[in-house]
Amino acid sequence: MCGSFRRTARALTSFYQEALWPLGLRATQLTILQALSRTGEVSQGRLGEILAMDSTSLTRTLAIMRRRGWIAVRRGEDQRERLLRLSRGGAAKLKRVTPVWDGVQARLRGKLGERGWKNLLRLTNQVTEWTTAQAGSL
Amino acid sequence: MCGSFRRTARALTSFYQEALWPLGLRATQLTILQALSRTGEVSQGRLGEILAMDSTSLTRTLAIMRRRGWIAVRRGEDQRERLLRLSRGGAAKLKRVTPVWDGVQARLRGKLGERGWKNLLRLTNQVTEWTTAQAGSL
DNA sequence: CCTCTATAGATGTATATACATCCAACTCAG
DNA sequence: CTGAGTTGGATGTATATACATCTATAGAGG
Repeated sequence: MCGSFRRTARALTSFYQEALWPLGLRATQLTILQALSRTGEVSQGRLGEILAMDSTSLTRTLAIMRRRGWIAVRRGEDQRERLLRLSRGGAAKLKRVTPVWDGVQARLRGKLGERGWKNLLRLTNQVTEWTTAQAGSL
Repeated sequence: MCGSFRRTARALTSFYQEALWPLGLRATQLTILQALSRTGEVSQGRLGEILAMDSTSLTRTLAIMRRRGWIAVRRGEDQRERLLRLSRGGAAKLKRVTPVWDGVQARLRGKLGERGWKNLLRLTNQVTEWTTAQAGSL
């Protein structure tokens, strides 16, 4: 199952990314833009939880995105925290990229059908939640 | 969907890998051992197709696994090809690791239930096949 | 046989991702 | 307030992964 998911993630990334390539944006980066757009300002640690990603791994990707002017960072009340939000440029980038992304997604969705699509989303999210909850419980 | 799959792949990898960590084996590497065990000797390019992975990306991982003595490589009749197979050590490693891996898998399978499990495998493979077939067709 | 083109991998470079470890800032017991 | 332990990220290091480009080998014509 793990191998199957990793394989599909690779195939799917390459499928979406083919359309995104000319826009100079990676799948991970778009995911982060989308997440920030939904949540508003969040700490790096919290963003890591949302994405089920090690928060220190985010440090590198966020550095890239900051260099490109897509996200803004400031210290929180707790001075250890980094609070992240979309910058104006990031919001613009997201707006420009979204239709392209949605177009690719629609093709896949059409292929899978509504039932399969929803099923798949539900099951993947269920797996994420459960495995995340199990972490460290051995 | 892409983000969802990538997120689940991370969560799932970390879930399986927690058990595998003491055995000094990564998820990708185990996947390769399993694939070679099923297929017998294959070329690097063919292995890439099977795993939906760029065959040149395999070069690096295979180098690591060769260093550890898990796989053996020889030239094919076509001198450009690299034919890969499990070495004796690789087969032994796979045998040792499999029960641990299966144990983790059984926990997840129990949680999802037979129906959800099969559904998920079927859907993910369907997505892999379709997106792979679409590659470059834009 | 010789050249042209196509293909299998190797290598360069960039991003993605994880764990271990480190530092700074926070918390809380005393 | 102060020292001990905790927590949020930053940094070091290793693997995973992709695309562009390069090299060597195949194969097709002439």
